[in-house]
Amino acid sequence: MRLNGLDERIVHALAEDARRSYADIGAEVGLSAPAVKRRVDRLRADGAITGFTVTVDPAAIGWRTEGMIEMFCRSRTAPEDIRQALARYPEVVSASTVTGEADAVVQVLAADMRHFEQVLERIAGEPFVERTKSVLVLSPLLRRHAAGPPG
Amino acid sequence: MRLNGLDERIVHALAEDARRSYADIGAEVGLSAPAVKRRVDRLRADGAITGFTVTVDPAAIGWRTEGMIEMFCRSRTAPEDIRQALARYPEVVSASTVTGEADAVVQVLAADMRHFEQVLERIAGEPFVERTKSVLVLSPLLRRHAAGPPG
DNA sequence: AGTGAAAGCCACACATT
DNA sequence: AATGTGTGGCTTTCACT
Repeated sequence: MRLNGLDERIVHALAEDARRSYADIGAEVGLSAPAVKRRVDRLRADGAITGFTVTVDPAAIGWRTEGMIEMFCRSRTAPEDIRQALARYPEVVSASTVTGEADAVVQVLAADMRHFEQVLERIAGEPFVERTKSVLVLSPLLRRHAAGPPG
Repeated sequence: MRLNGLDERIVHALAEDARRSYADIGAEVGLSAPAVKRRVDRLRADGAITGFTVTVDPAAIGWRTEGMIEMFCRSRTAPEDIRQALARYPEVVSASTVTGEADAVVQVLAADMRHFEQVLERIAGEPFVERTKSVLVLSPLLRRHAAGPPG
């Protein structure tokens, strides 16, 4: 499916503040409130919009250590097995199977180094994991939004 | 700062659906609507909540190719320079400076391989970039939410 | 943190182009 | 097919307890 200009502007307005009123957005894009709502409903029904969420600053709640773990798995490990295992970690923010040497890349958010290390060790201890390689995030430069499969 | 149990439950409710009414959330956590709003306002003021956004399924709008680009920069390149350069790319979802060999890791979302390649070439052509190394995402396994600096 | 009132917003039906 | 108008009902917001 394809978004037209109006849909894009509505999504953009919601991306900046998902709690803005439809009337408010309508005033910006030149539509009435019901018209905006209808388009949002359609975008949700079509799967273009997957939901509305709050964005939390991890640092503000004491989660100050971020890192990425590359996972090297046993051959013939199913992506679904990896997903199920990682879904149990609240510290895992995102995970994807990738091309290249590693099988998957996992983004982890932890309170501190000690916490990060614990998560790393637990992930490294998963039965299908052969070895891991991890890097720490020094400073997050940009962070935008897009959602694939529900977490 | 630290969230107490009530705040956590409110944030959790908003994380699932940021457009839920305060009355609805209040019924779930055992608070009146104004009480919920007051807590949310305080969390925003404290910086724990950075905003409310819509989550978009890139695949549904025709962006089907995702990848990560490791950037190797010239020495003494400031993180802020990297941030400013990358902020101009709508295809850049997130970017961080990291420990290890690479200086920064950039997550990119593109329509297709051709588009991804164009972005890669443009990023590789930035004056402070010496070389890049990229991996493609095969399948996104998990995607949760947290926001650091505004994009 | 709760209550009550006023303002504003949402969601639906129906009419319009 | 998509948008605008109008109305009832709910939500938000504010002052006060």
